[in-house]
Amino acid sequence: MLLSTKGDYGVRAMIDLAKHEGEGPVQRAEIARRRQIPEAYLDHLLAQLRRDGFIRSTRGPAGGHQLAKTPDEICLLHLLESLEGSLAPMQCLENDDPQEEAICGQDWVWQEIYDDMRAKLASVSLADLVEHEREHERERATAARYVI
Amino acid sequence: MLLSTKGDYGVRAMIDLAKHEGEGPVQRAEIARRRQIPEAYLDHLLAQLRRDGFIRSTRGPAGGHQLAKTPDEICLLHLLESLEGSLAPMQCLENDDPQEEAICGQDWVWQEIYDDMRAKLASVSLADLVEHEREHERERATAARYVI
DNA sequence: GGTATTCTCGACCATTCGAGTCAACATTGT
DNA sequence: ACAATGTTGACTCGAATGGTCGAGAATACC
Ligand code: FES
Ligand code: FES
Repeated sequence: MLLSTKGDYGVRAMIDLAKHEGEGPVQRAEIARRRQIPEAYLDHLLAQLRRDGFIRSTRGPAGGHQLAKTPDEICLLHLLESLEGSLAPMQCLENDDPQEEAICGQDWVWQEIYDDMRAKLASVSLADLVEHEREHERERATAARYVI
Repeated sequence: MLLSTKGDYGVRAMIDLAKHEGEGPVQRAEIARRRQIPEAYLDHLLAQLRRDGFIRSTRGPAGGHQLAKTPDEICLLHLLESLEGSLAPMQCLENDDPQEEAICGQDWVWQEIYDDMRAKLASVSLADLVEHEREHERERATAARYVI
């Protein structure tokens, strides 16, 4: 498994924040409920996202979390790298730790896959994710109408 | 990390076998030495590869392991899936375990990445890996000649 | 038949990582 | 003052990783 729950949950949370942009701070509890994330665990993810400047948090009553940038300025690659640390599919690609070629001989394949993956992740913004989700909702709504 | 040492070591071993195809059985100890794999650990990987029909093994003096198919009939995808079990980058892609779309909303990105990855892995055969390695060796030999 | 060589299989083990939980504390609106 | 909310670090518990080990089985060779 390349991604742990951190990446998944963290992105879910960011999608939620993006969806409620401009409505003031969103509380931890709300995010956790809507996105099915253990509340106490979500804390750590939000902390990480704050450290890396993706969100701002305010304490006290009516406090909560909100995006620190606009959704189209945030790409999936940076988000996930913040949450997961590194997305390298193999140890040896983590930094540049080139093995003796004679010993392994498959690094090049994984380097290509890694590059493609990063490119794709970099091309998807939080705004895209929200847009996709909204579209999905519309589809479901239409389908429901047909059933009725 | 998507791949554990199993995948890496296992593929290394297969490359080694492919490189010495037609020279009779290759011993565990030789593979382990050349490819820097703990000998006792390699056992388990070879066992798995045998179970899935990639290699044949013979016991007794002058025994060892050899490919059960030609190198161009073996692709990286099948190899790694045998060694690692599943290459799904996220839990939810492991089978078809579709989450409520409203909860997560990013599955589609990873589905695309997963598909691309599998396609690429399926397109690389053991023969390709050996060819790449040989080419690398030739380059190094040429470079060495210049130094002299 | 005996012995050396090699693979085979399962049990065992240590360490790390994943996924949380919890409690104490800081901040702020009313 | 007090209640709501976020912040932090310590802690836990189970699973996965990355091995090791030893008994046994097959086989070539003398
Ligand atoms: S050491 Fe990098 S792929 Fe094997
Ligand atoms: S549940 Fe599949 S990506 Fe979040």
